Amino acid sequence: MPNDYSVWMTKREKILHTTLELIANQSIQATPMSQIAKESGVATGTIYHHFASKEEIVQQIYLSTKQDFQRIIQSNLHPSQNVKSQFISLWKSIYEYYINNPLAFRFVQQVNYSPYINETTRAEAQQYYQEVYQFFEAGIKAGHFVEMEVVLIGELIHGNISTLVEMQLNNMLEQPESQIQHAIEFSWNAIKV
Amino acid sequence: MPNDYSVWMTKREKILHTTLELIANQSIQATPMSQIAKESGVATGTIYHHFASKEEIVQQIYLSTKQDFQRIIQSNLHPSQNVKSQFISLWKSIYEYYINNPLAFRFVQQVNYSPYINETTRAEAQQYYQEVYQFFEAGIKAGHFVEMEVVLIGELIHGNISTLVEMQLNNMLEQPESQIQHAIEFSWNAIKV
Amino acid sequence: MPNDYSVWMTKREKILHTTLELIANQSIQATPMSQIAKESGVATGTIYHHFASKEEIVQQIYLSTKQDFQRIIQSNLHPSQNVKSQFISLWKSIYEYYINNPLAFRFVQQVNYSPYINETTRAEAQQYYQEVYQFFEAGIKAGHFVEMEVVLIGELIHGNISTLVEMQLNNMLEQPESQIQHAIEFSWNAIKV
Amino acid sequence: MPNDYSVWMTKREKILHTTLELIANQSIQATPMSQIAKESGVATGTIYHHFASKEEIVQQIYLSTKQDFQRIIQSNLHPSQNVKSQFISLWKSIYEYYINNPLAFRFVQQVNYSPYINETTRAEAQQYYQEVYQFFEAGIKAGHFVEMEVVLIGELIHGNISTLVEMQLNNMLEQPESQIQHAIEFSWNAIKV
DNA sequence: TATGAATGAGCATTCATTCAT
DNA sequence: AATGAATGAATGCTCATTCAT
Repeated sequence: MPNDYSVWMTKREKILHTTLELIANQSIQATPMSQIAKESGVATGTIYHHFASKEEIVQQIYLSTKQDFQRIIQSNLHPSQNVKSQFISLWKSIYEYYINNPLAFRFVQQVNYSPYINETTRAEAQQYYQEVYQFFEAGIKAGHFVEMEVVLIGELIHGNISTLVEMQLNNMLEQPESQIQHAIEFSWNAIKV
Repeated sequence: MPNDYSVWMTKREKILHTTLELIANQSIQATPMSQIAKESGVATGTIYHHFASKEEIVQQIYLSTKQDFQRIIQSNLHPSQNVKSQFISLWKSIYEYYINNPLAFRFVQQVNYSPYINETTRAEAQQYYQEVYQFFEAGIKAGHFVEMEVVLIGELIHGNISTLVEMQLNNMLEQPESQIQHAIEFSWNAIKV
Repeated sequence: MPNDYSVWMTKREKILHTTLELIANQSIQATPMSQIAKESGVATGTIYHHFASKEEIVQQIYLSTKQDFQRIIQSNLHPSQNVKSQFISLWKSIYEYYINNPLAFRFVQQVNYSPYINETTRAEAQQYYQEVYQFFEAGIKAGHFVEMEVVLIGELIHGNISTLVEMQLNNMLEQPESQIQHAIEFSWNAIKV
Repeated sequence: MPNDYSVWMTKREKILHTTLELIANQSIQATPMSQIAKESGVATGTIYHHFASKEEIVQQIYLSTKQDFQRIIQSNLHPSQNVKSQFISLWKSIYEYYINNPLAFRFVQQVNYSPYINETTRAEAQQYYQEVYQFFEAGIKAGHFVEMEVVLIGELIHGNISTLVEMQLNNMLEQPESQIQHAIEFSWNAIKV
């Protein structure tokens, strides 16, 4: 059945929206084009009028999710604040983006290392992390953070956040607020000098 | 073509072995029963003689991988040593298990949150972590570790290790030895008091 | 991409021209309306403004090809010349028409006995052969040709020419000029008294 | 509905038989695998158990038709007879093979220059004609036939036969026996010295 | 135990045609 | 006259599973 906001969207948008939802909830392989069509309120042929293949839909969603992600990061790095505040603000904003966009989180987790995302697309997405790396680079030079490869720091911290999101979405956190604080401390202690 | 050690294994073992290999290298969905049969040197019907379904094969592999995992942990917790040594030994042994068994690592990553592993199976696997939780519990009580829920610690540390393995398997580590040391320090600093 | 002479043609002509080209080179079934539209520089809807269906386009091309064919025949029957000269001139002119219009040749070969050409259309096209039949009729009466049903003669001779064209277009003729002479002799000997 | 002799054939044979029938009567493109399955009394999957693709079925039929053809030729070249008798016997036997196997005739006509038959398959089929070429070669050397490339003779004579078969199958021959005699004379006169 | 032929629902994609603008 | 978004039935093919031997 076509979903609620459908009246406001173009068919192209409806297809993207529906596909994100379906893939996030039931995996790519369990999401046939016929279901995307039905739930988008569109004929199968119409999908192929807008996208060359299932793969292309997935890539489009992937890239626009990464763009959203970058926007979050950019608006949460405030160089005027002290380093710890910036770090916490960054950590929380990424966490909250994922929690508020669980579909995007599950979608990216699922699709990230799948053959649906080719090297080119993945590389295109990588550029969005540059600013975070610069933040860590500066922090190390200023003596705030331990000396470590910034990509390594980035992956480890991002892994911490993902762990928390995964636990939260799987209802493994009994007092979320408290445990999030603990996790932030975990990350901060891990890299602070 | 049937793989090398096939002479030594029962058909049941061949099927499990081949399936692990195929799923790790090419994903569950890209691994049809017909291919499992062919590469196991077995007829399709034979597979169904030993296993009720594709799902059951996956579950069997999942559980035996988790058992291997537990064996590693058990043989690497030496209460006589000091806490940091134990922690590092544990961290490294898990890391090395994954690096030496990349098929198992990829398999578990892929299958972990898929519909192939139902709640019952997942719960069954959880018991294998009890000893690690006890290690952290004791460490917190003795004032070595920060006060945090042990499951949270467990997931975060395990996440750190997985991040490193993932990077290593994707050739993202230029000087692996040095970066592994950094990552261990990262994990230790994150929880030490 | 729209083809070269497109500036000089009406959209209707462009569609016919493009369709002939595409069908000759890649078969009817491999020629979707969408491709005809694209290569004609026209919208799909526009095609249906000019033609009722794909079938109608094919029929139009078929009939106009047959008309061209008749024009060739008419201008190559010169009753003043002796019979053998006329025969050779006719044979060569048909051969050359096909060689110079390989698209038309391939198109007709392909479409001739297909369901795209119905009985009515085929009958309509038959009329164009009347003059050739009259030529053979007269030749038989004058004792130049063996006594045979003229339609049979017509089909056999036309078959000879088509065989040569087919061989030429498939590069099966090493010294074309010489072999064409042989083929003409073949046809002439076959019917001369 | 499954056809009549189905009880006597293996599924593989039924599929080949049905496909020949369908393609001969309605063209390859108008013959979906689903129809082949239904009329063979077999599931679609079963077809793919025996053949890799639609193309492979077509190729198998093509090759076995060509083999039948060769068998006919071999059993109708009797070097002890005089040349004209041999020629007529050959001509008639090919003609009769086509008339008695109209499905094979239509099938080959349709498939011969289609992309379903690749160069390799076509070349494989060519070898079957060697004996005919030898017959013409010998006839030329002995002064019975005009000097012409044997492949050219072969194609032209075969074209004559095909023309007759085509006319017969399309009910264009009013007194078939008489016209066949005429056509044989046509072919003989065309090459005799 | 073991085999592998057989099944048929399901999938991604195509394409002639329609129709609102 | 012209456009091109939209349609949906149809296609070739896949694959987990069954079952007679």
